[in-house]
Amino acid sequence: MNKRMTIQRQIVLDTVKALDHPAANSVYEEVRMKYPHISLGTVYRNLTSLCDDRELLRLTFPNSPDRFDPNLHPHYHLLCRRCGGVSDVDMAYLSEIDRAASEKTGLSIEGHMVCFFGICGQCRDGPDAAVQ
Amino acid sequence: MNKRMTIQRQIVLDTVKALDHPAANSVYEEVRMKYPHISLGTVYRNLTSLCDDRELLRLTFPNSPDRFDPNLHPHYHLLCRRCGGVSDVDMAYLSEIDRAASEKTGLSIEGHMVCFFGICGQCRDGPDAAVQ
DNA sequence: CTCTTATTAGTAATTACTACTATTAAGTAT
DNA sequence: ATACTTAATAGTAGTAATTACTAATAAGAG
Repeated sequence: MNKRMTIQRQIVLDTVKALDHPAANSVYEEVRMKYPHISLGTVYRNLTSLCDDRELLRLTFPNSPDRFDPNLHPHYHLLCRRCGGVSDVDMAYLSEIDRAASEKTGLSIEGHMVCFFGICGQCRDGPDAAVQ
Repeated sequence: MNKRMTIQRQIVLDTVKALDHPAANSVYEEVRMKYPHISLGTVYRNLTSLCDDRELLRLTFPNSPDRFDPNLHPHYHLLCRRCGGVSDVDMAYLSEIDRAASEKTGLSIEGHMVCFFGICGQCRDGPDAAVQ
């Protein structure tokens, strides 16, 4: 039951690191540039495996396929309503709210995620910035 | 382009209110009890339309179909890792973090969502509560 | 009561992802 | 090095959630 370091697994990991919060399909497209006969299933399987092994984080957003993030440090994201892209939000992690919510509600809360909605820097400063 | 109040739309709305954060499929199953020949597409279309008209909120969670919530008051949710269900988390809304994150990052942040992970009350207190 | 067209039921298609299976190759043991 | 075990792959098929299409229906205005 030992895990094997395959070329495919390494390329998938490197590609997630090279891209910016890519979805599985973007990883697949990019990987195929260097390794054309890779299978889409192999990309999905390795992404899931890398998440299981805590080498990647899986990010879920409304109306969007899952994204993958090599930054394991707890942090939050912005989903851009114009381009649909994901950016890091560099603010302090709200490490106290799990305990606060647990105590307030009596529920067993183990973690949380925050997703911000708005316009990303690229869209705000880009060529069509005036188009709101 | 006026909107029409159809029986289907009314039943879909009533059913979301009667259930607890249902997914589209649960709404469909429940609606069919009273209105057997309704189409799944009609349920999906009305759910989306009701969200567009601010009569419902659409909730997105990792590894889970979208849920619908008639409670329009801003609030947070817990996704139970045991049963997969969604519960309300009755804690204060963090209305200040949008502005805080905007100022810190310079991004245009318009809103946010928080999803807590853990074990819901029913699972913790239920018959299999001891199973971790 | 008629007319316009939004909405529906039913079906087909799409998107994102998972499962299956024969073949390949990673890593261990000879 | 070479053989061996089996995890992982490529390729394909299948599934879940959701959207799109179209002829028929019915909501609501006139």
